[in-house]
Amino acid sequence: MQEIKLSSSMEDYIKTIYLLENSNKVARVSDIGRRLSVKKASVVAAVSYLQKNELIKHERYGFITLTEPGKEIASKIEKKYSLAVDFLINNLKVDPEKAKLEACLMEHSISDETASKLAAFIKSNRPAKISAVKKPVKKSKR
Amino acid sequence: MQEIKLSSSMEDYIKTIYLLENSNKVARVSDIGRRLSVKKASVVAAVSYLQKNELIKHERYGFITLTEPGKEIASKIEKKYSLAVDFLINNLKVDPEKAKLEACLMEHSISDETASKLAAFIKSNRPAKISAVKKPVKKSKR
DNA sequence: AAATATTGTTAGGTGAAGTTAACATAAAGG
DNA sequence: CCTTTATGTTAACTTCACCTAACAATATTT
Repeated sequence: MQEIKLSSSMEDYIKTIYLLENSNKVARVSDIGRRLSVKKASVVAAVSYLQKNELIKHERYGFITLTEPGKEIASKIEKKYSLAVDFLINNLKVDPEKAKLEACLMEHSISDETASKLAAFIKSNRPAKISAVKKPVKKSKR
Repeated sequence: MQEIKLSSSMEDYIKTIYLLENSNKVARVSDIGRRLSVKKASVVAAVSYLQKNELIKHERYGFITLTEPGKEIASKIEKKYSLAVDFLINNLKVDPEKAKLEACLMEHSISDETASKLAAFIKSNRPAKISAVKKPVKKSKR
């Protein structure tokens, strides 16, 4: 396996491509730039790096798609992000918008191992749901 | 208050100075370099930046000490680090050595607010201590 | 189809954070 | 005291991740 080590910034690019593929079917240079708030020229440089490392495919003036290894890496990062968001919101009760921003940073410092432990932790520590409207207790038949 | 926003790398420097002050009474350029595994020249650049921002005091060829604002920032970072370590080890059961390494990255992406929520969470979710040797149940006097 | 707008690329530049290498100062030992 | 060793500083260079500005290719409108 031996996945190549990406910088935070490359992780952001690959995650963004992943999200765009999953919503738009396809990722374009300017979409990526818009989402990450960077200029197209920066996207092009990143894309060329990711392509060189065979994590994406891209033909001049064409679309950008993840390769299989690229998809694997991207989905791991996405997973870390959503675990972080989940934990921050549901366990720590951080404001959802702040949680999302913070998780964007945290996603890069969570190891695969910690991610899976966090997933397990979250599952077994789900806070009890509090419904806005109290449901009447169902009476057992008698 | 309006604390200046430091990069991760500057946070590492200031935290290291804080730790050295607390163990050695004083921080020196080469100590810092050793701890962070960077060359002295890099430390000098960082020190000059932190000094410019009045977070440390440093006279040529002399010792380095944190100013009051510097101490505040440093102790917050240290606190975030140890909260992360605590959570990783005690709640997620991550291997302690790995936990420490990971917390070094995480400390930079935890907001003050989240830190205090995490502290509260940890306090109320302390896993029950499992003693290696079972203590006999203390019998109540009668 | 021509004009216009959008999108993609290239070249060249900046600042942050590191490096090496040469040199300066201070501390320690004989 | 003088020499060695450790420590601190400076200058010049590299890499990363951005940027701007000019230009090229492609899409869209009229």
